[in-house]
Amino acid sequence: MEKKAKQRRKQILKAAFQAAIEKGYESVTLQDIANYADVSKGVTNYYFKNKSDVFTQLFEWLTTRIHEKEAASISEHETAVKKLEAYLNCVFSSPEENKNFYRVYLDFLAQVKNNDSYKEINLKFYENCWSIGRDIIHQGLKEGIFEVDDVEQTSISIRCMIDGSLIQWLMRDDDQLHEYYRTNCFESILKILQYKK
Amino acid sequence: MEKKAKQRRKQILKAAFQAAIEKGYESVTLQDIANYADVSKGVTNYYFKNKSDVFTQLFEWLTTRIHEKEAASISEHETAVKKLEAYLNCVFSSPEENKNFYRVYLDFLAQVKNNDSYKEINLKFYENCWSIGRDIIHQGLKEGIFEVDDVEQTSISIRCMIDGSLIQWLMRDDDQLHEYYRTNCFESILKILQYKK
DNA sequence: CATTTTATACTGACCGGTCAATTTATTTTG
DNA sequence: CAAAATAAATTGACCGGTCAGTATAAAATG
Repeated sequence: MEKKAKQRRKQILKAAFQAAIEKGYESVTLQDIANYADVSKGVTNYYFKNKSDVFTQLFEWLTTRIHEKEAASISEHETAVKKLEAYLNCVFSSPEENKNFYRVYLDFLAQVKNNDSYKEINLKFYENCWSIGRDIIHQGLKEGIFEVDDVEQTSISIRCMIDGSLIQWLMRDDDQLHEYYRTNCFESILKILQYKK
Repeated sequence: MEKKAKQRRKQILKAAFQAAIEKGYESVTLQDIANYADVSKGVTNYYFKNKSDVFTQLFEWLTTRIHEKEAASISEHETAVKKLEAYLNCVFSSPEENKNFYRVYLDFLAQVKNNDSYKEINLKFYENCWSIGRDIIHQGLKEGIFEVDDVEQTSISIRCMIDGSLIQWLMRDDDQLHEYYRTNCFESILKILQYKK
């Protein structure tokens, strides 16, 4: 009963995500969500307060899932450079998966200014990102391979570099450049960390 | 005659910009544009093919204007570091002006995936940005203060850093952080350029 | 059979674009 | 140069269509 409801909710969230990928956030209708979820139109309003409630929960779900994935991947490695590499391999997963997540994420970002819930969710996501950055920096400092004045500031810079790279790659919309932007991002971050072998 | 038409078009573009600042790209209606321009609803369709034509021209106008401003500001300085500083002072002008332009710009970016004209306009904008980066790098190399392997790649990284910083600042929506993100961006770029006094 | 869940039909609000009518500007003409 | 004719610009009512949300009916569940 309760379990089935949870399942339905996830099914609808996934449908909303798929619809957003293919139609773009703003033009997704309740009918689209129903179609992608293979249910009738009324169902969405039965399980969610309204459309914006669906998207708020979708945004939260997506950012949480991404962070968990990244954190898990990083914890599998020991050295700072390996961790950073794992981080970027998550962020730049595959061109397809990447495009899907990041296009929708960008749609959400564009809405942050009109929606305080989105703002809050994104801030939480940022904090998670910065935390990953900090961990990598601390590890590198312990290894004596990074030279960093201000850990907080540098972890912010890392995320700036990542977001900027992803957006630029996305806007150029060329799968071939995916690898290029990943390594470029990697090398630039190493310079920001003043990495020396 | 022809001049008056041009004036009207600009008036409508400005109104559309103002409407987008305050209401967000997607929710701007023809009526909004008319209200902000202080004309009646039919006027926009008289001077533009349709609504999307208005926004395409607005996007082009905004990005061109920004680049001209930046290029002009940079050419006023001689040394690489001064040029970079001038560049970032343009990019991070004032919190208010910044927010207005960049919020609307972000709206456009989110639409790029659905609109090839936007994609093309943004690519042109990127090329202008990279060109500014290249100029600064070449100047710094001539001065012997930067250490850069690949000029192209580095100019791309500079723009990544700038876009990432602006977006993160925008999302945190705290005017006090404006200065912080500017200097952080500046220092990170200097590290990417491996600047040494 | 009562409660929960799903399907369908409906409503009212809103929006982009059109267009006939009107106003304003420009040109022609006697 | 003034009146008439023409062209350009502006207005706002209106139409077709879409969509979120609701109401109601039907079906499934237990």
